[in-house]
This record gives sequence, structure tokens and C-alpha cells, in this order.
Amino acid sequence: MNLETTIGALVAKAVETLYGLETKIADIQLQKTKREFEGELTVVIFPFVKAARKSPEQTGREIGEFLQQNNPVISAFNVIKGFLNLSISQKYWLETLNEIHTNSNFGKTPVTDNSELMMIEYSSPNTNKPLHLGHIRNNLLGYSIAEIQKANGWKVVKTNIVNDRGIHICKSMLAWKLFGNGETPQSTGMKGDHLVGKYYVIFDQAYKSEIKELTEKGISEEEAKKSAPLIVAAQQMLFAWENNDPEVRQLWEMMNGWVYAGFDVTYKQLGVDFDKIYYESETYLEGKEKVEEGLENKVLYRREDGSVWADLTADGLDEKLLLRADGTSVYMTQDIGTAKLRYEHYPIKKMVYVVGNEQNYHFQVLSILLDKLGFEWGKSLVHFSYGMVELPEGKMKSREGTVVDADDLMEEMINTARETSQELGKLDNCTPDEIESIAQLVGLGSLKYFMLKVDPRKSMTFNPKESIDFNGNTGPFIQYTHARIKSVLRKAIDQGIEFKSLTSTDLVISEKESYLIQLLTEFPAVVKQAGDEFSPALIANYIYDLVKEFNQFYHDFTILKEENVNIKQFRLVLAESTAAIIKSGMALLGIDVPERM
RNA sequence: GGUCUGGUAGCUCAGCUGGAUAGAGCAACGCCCUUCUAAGGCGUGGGUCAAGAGUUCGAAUCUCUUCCGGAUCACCA
Repeated sequence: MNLETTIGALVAKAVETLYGLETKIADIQLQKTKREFEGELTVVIFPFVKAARKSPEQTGREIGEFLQQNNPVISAFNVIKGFLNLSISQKYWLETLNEIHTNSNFGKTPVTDNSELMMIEYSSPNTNKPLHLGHIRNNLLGYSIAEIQKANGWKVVKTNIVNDRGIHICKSMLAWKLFGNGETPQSTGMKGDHLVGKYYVIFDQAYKSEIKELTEKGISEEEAKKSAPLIVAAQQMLFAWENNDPEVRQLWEMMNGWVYAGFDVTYKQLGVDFDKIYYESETYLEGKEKVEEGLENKVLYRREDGSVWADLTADGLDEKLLLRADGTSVYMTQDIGTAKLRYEHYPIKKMVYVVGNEQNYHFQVLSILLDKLGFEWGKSLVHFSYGMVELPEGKMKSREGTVVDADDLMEEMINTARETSQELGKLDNCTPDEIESIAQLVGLGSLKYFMLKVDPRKSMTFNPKESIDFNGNTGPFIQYTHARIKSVLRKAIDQGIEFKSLTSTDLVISEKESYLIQLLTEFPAVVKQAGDEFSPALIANYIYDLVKEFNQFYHDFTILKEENVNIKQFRLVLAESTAAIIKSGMALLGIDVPERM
């Protein structure tokens, strides 16, 4: 039982004993005391004033006295206006610190054989172009959410649905066939995904000039877009693909192979991974089957032209197409097929889709459709809907070349980290390998923290220049604090100081120190809330607060030169516990922390 | 137009399940390294919490209206 529940229960008892008012513990308002007042926990008294028939101050004093008499953990109290501020005994904090320090799994719920399974889909790239800034937010969020849910006791399967078929990849294939001169990643030295992306751009340019030619001949733009030879050829290629044309299939496999090799490099560098990858080329037929079933059950209907639709007007939505008149499937159909396979493969309790908020409508429809088609879990799917990433100039547009490429961005961050380390002379005693690995860790830490510290639901602005800042509320600031603590701990070990646990809890410690312990105790609640709300930002903000507080302590107090051995030992335990939580919390964000930097 | 979503310091963001004088970082200015890593610490200035009304002992937070942004409403994914 933690402190809040204990005290909450006692407040309820106090109110009932003193005023005969029955209150649920959950209704008692307990909050952290504001820094400018004395105490650590505050009870809001206003709700009891009516029953007490006394002034808020008087009521607060009576409840405070009751609490103090009934629980020795409360060392003092004061009442200001309607707020009862409780001071918690130092002994309590010190004993709590000891518990935290010896618990290597602090803040996490262990995953057991009985844990239920959550499947988290993220990344979900198309195979016609490399990953960009928007994908980075998706990948970082997906990975972090998975780590956070594991820490909350879920078995997690990370999955990726690769959109490897469709007109988009045919465009790249066609352009390569027409203009590629047999170029390969090997012959050009380009990453495969970038090479394929290059031909996607070439297709778009050639297609545009065809449209221009046609419109100059007096054909309407709409008509030109449909009849341009290139788009017709791409559609023919898609048709050939669907009919298993060996030549097209071979080209498709080759070029997708290049892309996957490229993606693997990007994923590895980003530090994300998947337990199971699905490909739409393998799932879209399953969707068709399910749609046929829906037709038989009259959940869906067929129009005269042969297309298949779902009527969702009863749910307040529109009618939705599931199969085109020519029998080919759309996005929704594929998602149904993918969902079917996944639930056949895994005992999924909860399905989470990490997909941008531009697809809110799609997932609303998918949820209803899955439900109608007889998937019992359809209604409970979670669309983890995150906001778009914008640049200071506005939205990224591939056609205007304002897309921030994922590989380029990571490289830039790492380069900056390396240069900064050199300028500051921080790593003069390290080997080249160490310098490189720290540069990677710091550069990526900076990028990841920058993207994860903001509320995922909100759209965010990414300023490439500002994000490279390594001071203030940034990943490197947190990493630096960790490195400084580790440095002190190494020195303590060199001096032969023992700090496995506190040998005495009868110490007089400062307010700053007890506040730091209080912050440490909040970690489990933060992890839980981050899991409930699917918000890595809560973890990020918590770690930042902790680190800021620790840095003040580090500045104001000496650790190794403290003369009182018990206090010295206490501070080492406090520092080590802080470092452990920084490391553990940052790991939930997918960010590694260095031993030195 | 319908639906969803956002508007907090010059900029980027916390705070939003109602509680005390609304917080950080960046940017600006000033101070602190013979002391455990200055990627640090301290200080100064900076706000009609988009606007109005309502509910309440109490509203940045809840409700309604208005204004301004964004997303979506495809036989694209």
C-alpha cells in the first residue's frame, strides 16, 4: 500500500469520525504540496467544510490533528486557507529510498505466463519511397508504447504491415524499367529505398509533363490525368501483377527487396524492431474472402456495377466501398484481411494501431466493420492516433522537396553530437569506437526525446535547427546528468565506499533530498498513467523534472566530500537510484543513456 | 457544409479527471568553474491561458456561443 492510499484512507476515517461524513477514498483530493509551502502532501479541505460546519482552517486543523495522532509517518502539518499540508517523516522517505534502491524492477509490472497479449502495429511503410520525418514519429511512438505496455505487464507483439502492392510501387517499377538503364543499389551505391524513391519521383515528373502536353492540346486536366500513357501503363502493370505475370512479379520482388534492405538499415539505426511483419500482398486476398462472407450474411451489399459496399448510415457514417467493380480490393479490405490473419496467429486481447490522425475516420469505420463482420474484438480496437509533424514552413510536401529524410536527419544529429563532444573536449580520453558510439547515442537521444516529449495526440512543429540544441529540456541534458552520476559512482567505488543500501535511516536530510526521494516514488504511477493514456510524453516530462531537480542537488551538495559517512552513503544511494530511474525511464522511450559523455 | 481536433510567454511545449500567486526550455540580459563532468547551476525581464457567457466556495481545466487554425468526409493509401 503506498503513501497516498494509506493517507487517503485515514482522511476518510477522520472525516467520518469527526463529522459523520462518509466519503469514498477515491473522492478524497490528495495532491503534491506546492513547492512554496511546507509539507509534501496536501489534503483539499473544501469538500468537508459543509459537513464540519466550521471554517476551512478549523476543519483542516482538526483533520490534521486526527491524522497525526493516528499515523506516525506524518511528522507535522499546517493549514493555509482550505489546504491541509502534511509533512512526512524523514525516516519514511529514507526507508522508501532503501526499497527503491534494492528493487531492480522498480516501477514495472512483471510480465508473466498469464499476462494478456497486446499487438501493436506501427511503422506501416509504403515500398515506393524512403522513410521520412513523419515515419520517425510513428516508429518512435510505436516502439515506446510497446516498451511502456510491457512495463505495465502486457505481453507485446510488435507488428508492421508493409504496403508492398498497389499502384504506387508500379509507378516506381515502370519508371525504372523505362528510364533506369539497369541501375541497382550495387551499381549506384545508393540505399535501395532511396533508389526506388528516386524512380517514384521520376515517374511523377514524367507523368506531369505528359499531362501538360495533353492539356496543351486542349484536353481537360481531369481527362489528361486519366489518359496519360504513363498512368495507363502503370495500371496495366498493376493488372499484370494481380494476374501473376512472371516478369512483373520478378521486377516487383527485386525492387521491393532493395527497399527492404534499405528499411532494415533505417530501422536498425532508429533502434526499432518488429516481432512479426505482414505484407499486404499476402493479406489482401483474405480480406476479399471475408467480404464475400459479409455478402452472404447480408452485412454488405453488391451494387449493379458489381462493387461491394457497407451501409454505415445507421451508425451515423456514410456508405463505404469494399471491393471495386472490377473485383480489386481497397485499403479497407486489406485491413480486414490483415486483422483476420493476425487474430488467427495470436491470442490477441488488445489490438493497437499506431497511425496518424488523418486516418481517424478510416479506423472508426474499420472498428464498426470488423464488428459487423463478426470479429468480437472489432469494437475494442485502439487507434493510437497521433498528430502530424510539420516544419516551420508548414506541411512537408514530397513534390516540393521539403520532406525531411529519416536517414539524413539521423546522420545530421549524430554529426552534431560528435562535433559538440569534440568542441567541449568531453571525450578526449576515449577511443575512437567509444567516441562514435557516444555520438550515436547522444545524437539519436536528442532526436528521439525531441519527438517523444510532446503529447502524441497533438500535431507538432519540427524545427531542424532548434531540435539540434543539446541544452535545456533535451535528451542530451538527461543523458549528461546520468553520465555525471555514473562518474561520481565510479569514483566512490574506486575509493572503496560501500553503498549497497542505507546502514542507517535515522539521518537528518535536507528538504531538497527528501523531495528527490518523493519524486522517485512517483515513477510507478507515471509508468502506469503513460500506459493507460498511451503517452510516452508523460515519461519524458517526468524524467526531465527529476533530472532538473537532481542537478540542483548536485550543484548545492557535495557527495564524495561529505564528512558524515552515513550522509555520504545516503547521497550515493540517492544518486544511484536516480540514475537507475533515468536509465529505466529513458529505456521506455527507446533512448539509451551513456556511462560518460 | 457535416464530423473530429487544436488555440497557454517572442518561439517550442507542460499544466486540462476543477483547487493555493499559471510553469519549463529556447531566445535576451546578468552572475557562478583552484571543489564529484559548466552538455551544468542561479537570477532578471516576458502572460487579457483566442473572445464572451454559464455552472461552482473556486475555472487555463467543465458546458454553451463566437472567432481563428488543422484533419477528414475518394472506386488513394
